[in-house]
Amino acid sequence: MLANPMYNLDMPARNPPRPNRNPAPASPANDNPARQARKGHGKVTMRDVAVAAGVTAITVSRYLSDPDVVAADTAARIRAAIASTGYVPNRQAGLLASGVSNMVAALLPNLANSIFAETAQGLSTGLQAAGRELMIASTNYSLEREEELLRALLGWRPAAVVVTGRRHSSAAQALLSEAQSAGMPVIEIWDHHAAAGGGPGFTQIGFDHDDVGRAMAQHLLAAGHQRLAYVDSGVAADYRAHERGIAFADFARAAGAQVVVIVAPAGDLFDAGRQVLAALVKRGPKRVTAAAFANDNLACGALLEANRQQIKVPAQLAILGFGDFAIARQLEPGLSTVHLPRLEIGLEAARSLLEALGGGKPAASLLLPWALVARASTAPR
Amino acid sequence: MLANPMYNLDMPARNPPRPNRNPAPASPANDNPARQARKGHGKVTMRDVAVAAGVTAITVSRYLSDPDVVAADTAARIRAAIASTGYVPNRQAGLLASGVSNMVAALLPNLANSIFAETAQGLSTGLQAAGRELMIASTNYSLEREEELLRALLGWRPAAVVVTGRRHSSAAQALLSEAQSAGMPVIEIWDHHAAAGGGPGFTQIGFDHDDVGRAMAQHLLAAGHQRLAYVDSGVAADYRAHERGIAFADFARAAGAQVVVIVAPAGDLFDAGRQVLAALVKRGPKRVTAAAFANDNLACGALLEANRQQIKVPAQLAILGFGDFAIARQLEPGLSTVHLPRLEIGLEAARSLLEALGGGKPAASLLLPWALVARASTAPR
DNA sequence: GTGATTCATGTTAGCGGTAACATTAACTGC
DNA sequence: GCAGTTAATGTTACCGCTAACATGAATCAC
Repeated sequence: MLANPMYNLDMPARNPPRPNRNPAPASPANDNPARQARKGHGKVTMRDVAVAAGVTAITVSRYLSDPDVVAADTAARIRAAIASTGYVPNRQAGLLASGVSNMVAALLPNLANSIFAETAQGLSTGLQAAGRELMIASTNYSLEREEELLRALLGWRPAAVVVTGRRHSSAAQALLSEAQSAGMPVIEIWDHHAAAGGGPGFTQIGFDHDDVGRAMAQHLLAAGHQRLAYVDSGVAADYRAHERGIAFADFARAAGAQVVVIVAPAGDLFDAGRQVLAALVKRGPKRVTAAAFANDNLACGALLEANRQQIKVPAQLAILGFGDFAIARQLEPGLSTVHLPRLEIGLEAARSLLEALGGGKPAASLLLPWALVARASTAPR
Repeated sequence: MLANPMYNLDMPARNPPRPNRNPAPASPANDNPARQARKGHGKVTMRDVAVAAGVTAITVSRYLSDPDVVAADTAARIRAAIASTGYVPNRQAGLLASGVSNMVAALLPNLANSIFAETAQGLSTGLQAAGRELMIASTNYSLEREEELLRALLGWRPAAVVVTGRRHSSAAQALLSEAQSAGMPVIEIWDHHAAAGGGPGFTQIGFDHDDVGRAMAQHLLAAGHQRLAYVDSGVAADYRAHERGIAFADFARAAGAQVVVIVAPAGDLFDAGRQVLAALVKRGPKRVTAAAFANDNLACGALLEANRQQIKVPAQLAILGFGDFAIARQLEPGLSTVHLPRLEIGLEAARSLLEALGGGKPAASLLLPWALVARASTAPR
């Protein structure tokens, strides 16, 4: 049933109401003058400009793609014609005719979250500098939504696609692979990790979250802690935060430490952090001495609550964040955290895809540096 | 070398790998069969799907726009053909032919700033729910950049345009007016104010910044303050923050209070707030008793610095922010501030433009509610 | 000075869809 | 039983632009 070629030959029986198809002679001729020509969409077209400048459309087209290929006086007339008509080139038509797009599609989990917002800004900045447009959509951490949106965005035939993370639905993966083999750069940001299947994979611009998780554990161990907590984000689908937690726990346990993993409640992150802190200090004898959080907002909430409850940080509880948000170094004590290349990921993704578009081959993956910033909240015991 | 006329007559030597392009009679006639047809762009087209389904392209087109208009079994075959070919409709072509876009273009000053990031998220959410795509660009508060980007985005013939604020370059204003009279909804967000020229104006979704400035002054006056400061943002082009400051100062002075206006240094906003606070307390006898800030990050910086310097808030200095960022209510004392409909502006803009697209006429402007949230940092003396 | 080359621009035929109209079989109604 | 209607699909001609090839005049080489 999938793609039945000979369909029309044996069909009639199956579909009685089916009219005869292709009544054949179709002789009525193509010179029917009665047909009403479809009118334009009411916009100034290149032809209008051409007429105003006394040339044909192709000359205007050439002028626009490279002003130097037309004679100087022709260029001047075209320039004047464009100004007087208020012409704005139709990109759809240009793309349809040439097959060359200057638009980039990006899929991010969320635009409001300060992490991805800065990446979006970096992408936007990098692309605008190259005269490219950005079409953006947020997946809300849902792989199904990602697939759906990817399909919609591919309909615009972008020059390149940027997706977040290395995990996609299998259909999305197939779409991306097909796009890449058709020459469209595909860039995965915010992750840098061997592909699951060991396949060719896409260009990755990010860092290894396992590494970060281990470094976080290492940092707390080095500060003399043996009973640790990892506080995971309430966003279940944020697999990267989850991976950091697993790497954190594995590393710490391998080193002989005890680790509890807690999932923060949903809602305001500061409040969630406060609640987690309150729960941690209530554990009494089983109390942990250090807690690592999935992001700085959770950690800040915990830190503020510790201050309020007069829990000494780091003496009674060390607190470690992730993200190095602006507030982290403003609190007292300063919040130790992981500084991330938030903006750089966007900028590098833009640079990288522009390179791939220019060079004709996929850009290399890029492992961007992050840094554990040790402040007072995790000072050694 | 570009465009060589008699090429085919003498060419062979120059470019050996070049396939013979049918040297042909070269008869001047218009039925030159030698012309090499431009090949497709290598993608699956609607025609491929049609062939696989045993119908013609128009039937596939009809199925896609409304599955019910084709016979049930035809629909099934088309569905199968789409799946087996991996067809993704080309939006450019559809738009070009029909003149109907489902894409919305948005211009925001910045995507990283938490204020606009949430608005972007709201726009994205609202549009995605209606199956529309979002093309976004950031102007970095520059009107020239806005004009430039607007021109580029209009080239994509969006269904609607969202711009930030009511001030635009005159050329941008002209482009927007023209777009609106051509039936494209134009929405200005983050502002709600009579147009300067009293002209027709665009749909505005936001609030009146003068009102907010006055309310901020009123709030501080009511708390018993007579010597006030307004701390403007370091972003010179953020005219809305500036307008709030002017309204603040005018209102307070009219009520007999003294007002100094300070411009915060550029750079990290928390640090800038700290510096401003330090400067304010150094004024000695001329010290102000209350300060209003252009945004919460500045105000939080000031509040944190006051805590560090053991300046009592609000006893020695009352602090008032703008934005109600998540951190505001977490600090001690809680930061009084102005709660803004950040997300709502995006959602309402989406709703509004969808309405305008559906109804055929511009949507009404919308004055969204904001609220001065009184916390401890401005408690009455 | 004559054929080859270059420069500037024109002509034609699409890109991949959809609007408008056309066509046919089957179904109405009386 | 036959004109009128309806349902399903087809044919044609575009949308606005650009690739490919064509053309005519000016320039060049020797």
